[in-house]
Amino acid sequence: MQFKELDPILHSQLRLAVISLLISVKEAEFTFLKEKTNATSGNLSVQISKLKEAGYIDIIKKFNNNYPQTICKITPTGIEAFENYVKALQTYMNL
Amino acid sequence: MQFKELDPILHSQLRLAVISLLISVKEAEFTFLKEKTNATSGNLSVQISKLKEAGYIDIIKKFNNNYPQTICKITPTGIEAFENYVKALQTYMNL
DNA sequence: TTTATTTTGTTTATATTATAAACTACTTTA
DNA sequence: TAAAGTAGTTTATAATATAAACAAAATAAA
Repeated sequence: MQFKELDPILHSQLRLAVISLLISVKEAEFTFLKEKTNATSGNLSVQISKLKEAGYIDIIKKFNNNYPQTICKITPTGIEAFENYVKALQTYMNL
Repeated sequence: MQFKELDPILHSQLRLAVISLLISVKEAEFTFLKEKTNATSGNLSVQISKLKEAGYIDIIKKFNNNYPQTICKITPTGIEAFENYVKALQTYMNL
């Protein structure tokens, strides 16, 4: 058996949690992600930017009740990357 | 569902690969680990030291045919940590 | 026999990453 | 209108991973 490379974009606790959430809900607000992951705003902001740069999520900025609102959606690329990451991880798991 | 913390000692591709190997073989030489993981010697040396510091493996240094030989063995603590890491990971996997 | 090469690593330096602290900009409430 | 809250971003720092350089002995080659 050979170990597969672990995508460094996803091999990060917070980014993995974000992608995991977005896989199940398809669309989520910044504040929702922040609550679910217990991340700080700064850390979450940085990590979703990296996910966007990688093309794994789209970020849509709106206003809602006069407040800025950041919405995240997973892309097909993101879904594929997550699936590959899970497969790669399994090579380490001795199942 | 809540995401579990990922043990930072194991949330590293190389250290995870080493532990994964040691779970199945119980004992392995430095050179064996190096080949199986495709790591550089320097990186492997650093990472097994960290695993030792964490109490996850024992490192035994001998001589074999006049050459130094470094042997790694997983400890019960290491086995437990690996099992917990796998369980924690599963909270991210949407199975 | 002395120079080069190989083996088996360690140590140190650098580049990358994650994270927290500080800041921005605007809104609501007192 | 001053204070506190919302929703983030930017910047600085700490931690990590990795590679490059080094070491020390063994063997092979000239």
